Amino acid sequence: MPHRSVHLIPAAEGAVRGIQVACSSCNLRELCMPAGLDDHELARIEQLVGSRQKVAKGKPLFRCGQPFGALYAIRAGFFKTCVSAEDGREQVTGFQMAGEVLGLDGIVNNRHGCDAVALEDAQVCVLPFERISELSREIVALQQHLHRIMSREIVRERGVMLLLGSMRSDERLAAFLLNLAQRLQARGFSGSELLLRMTREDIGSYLGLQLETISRTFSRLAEDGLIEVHQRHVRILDEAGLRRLVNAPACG
Amino acid sequence: MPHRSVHLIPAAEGAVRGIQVACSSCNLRELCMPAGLDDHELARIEQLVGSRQKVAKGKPLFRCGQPFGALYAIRAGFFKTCVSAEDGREQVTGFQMAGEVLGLDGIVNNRHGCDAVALEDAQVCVLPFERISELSREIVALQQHLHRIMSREIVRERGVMLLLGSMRSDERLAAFLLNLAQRLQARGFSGSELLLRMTREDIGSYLGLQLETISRTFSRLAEDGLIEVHQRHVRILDEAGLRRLVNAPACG
DNA sequence: CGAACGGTTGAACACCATCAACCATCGTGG
DNA sequence: CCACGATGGTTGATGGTGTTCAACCGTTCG
Repeated sequence: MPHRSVHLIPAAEGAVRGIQVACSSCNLRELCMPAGLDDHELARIEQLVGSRQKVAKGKPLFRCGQPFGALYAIRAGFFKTCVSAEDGREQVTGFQMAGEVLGLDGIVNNRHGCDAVALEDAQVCVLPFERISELSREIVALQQHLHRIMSREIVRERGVMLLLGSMRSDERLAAFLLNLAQRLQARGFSGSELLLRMTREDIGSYLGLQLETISRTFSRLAEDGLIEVHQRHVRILDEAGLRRLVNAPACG
Repeated sequence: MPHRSVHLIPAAEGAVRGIQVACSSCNLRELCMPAGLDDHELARIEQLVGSRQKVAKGKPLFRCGQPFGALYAIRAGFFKTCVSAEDGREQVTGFQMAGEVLGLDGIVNNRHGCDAVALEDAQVCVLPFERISELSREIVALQQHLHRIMSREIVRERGVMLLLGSMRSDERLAAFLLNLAQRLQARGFSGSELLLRMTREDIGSYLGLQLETISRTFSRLAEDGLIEVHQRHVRILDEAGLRRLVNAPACG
């Protein structure tokens, strides 16, 4: 991941004011668009964006079972995705932030396979999938980009499986914090100063633990001097220490 | 899933004898090829298969970190995929059978992101990814097929996350058995008579449990009259009972 | 202000891991 | 051919980690 700083805030401000920013001048371009396009291709790709859509905090962008028609690129805000079982228990499958893509799981069955809920007021770019398919037949870079995004999601979920299958609570939470920090840093934010957008319950569901365990584990990591916790503000004091806890996969 | 019977055995026999069966006459076609192609398109798709490759039991088809160049369609045999952490612990991320595709996780980084190991003597069709990309720019059905395969893998892993995150040992094992039975049935095999190709340890790693727990849970399900177990032979006696245990996700 | 929500902490318990012994099966080589 | 070792599988005893239930605290918002 390149270390050039990507300033997220201006775009987000533009978003809430309803200003329509073209892809070519969107500062998330490096995250959700392929690199190395000529002007003509870039112009065509801008047609990709069908519309923009606001999602209020707590509201779903889409729900499990709804017909699938588009992917969504997050312009601003924070989402969680979750699946629920018949008996009501819920599993959070991921947290997504600006520049990431929602809806990939809907392609197989033409129906969304999970709920996507905004954890704060958010805005997304609607990318009609039919249009993505057409364009990616013509623009190789876009095709490649799409393939890589999907593959990346497969690899990400694989990492979560490793976490859920073989780590203990402190390792899971450490891995979660490091992942969050890394993604925020890639977007120009501090890599050690985190503001959690989700509840302890959400984190617990994601990590396969109860909310009480999350709370206790936060306290333990804080006691050990690895982090500092004040409600949803978390400061990473000893990144190396967290990393030692996790023992990340050998070939990521 | 259509219920027409797909006879797997003849192709497998052809495979071990080294007979080259064209895609158009391969009886796995419905599983790994898009439907509704005209003759011309079908002919072009046959060029997709770069070569065929045998993998002996216990040998890797590819290893984590190796350069990625192709997807692999399983013609015969049974595979497991697994990732390993630095400290040596291993997580099985899936079991794959004939008609399924291996290697999707390699696209992002141009390196394979897991190990794929044959659990019995196997044969795969090598599909150079560059060729897939080219062809899918021309043949819409193939493009769609590729997208759906990747999306399906995302959904599958999501299901495993639900399992690992919120189910108990007997629920996990029940879900595992039902899934296996359903996939075998889709290939024309019995949906109640299973021959497990993997060890208890493999199953345990996949389900996030220890091998002893797998063994005990098998015994418990057998005591309850839900299944019958003789080593690697498992017979499902009460599918509805297993299903009741699992409480499958609401909108699969 | 009070209710609702999110978060923390304590105590008891359940489930699964761990350690250990033993058994079954299979393939190999003396 | 049988003995042998290696691998895989079962079962028991014990303990640890995380769950569950519960009380309590802090913050936010109508």
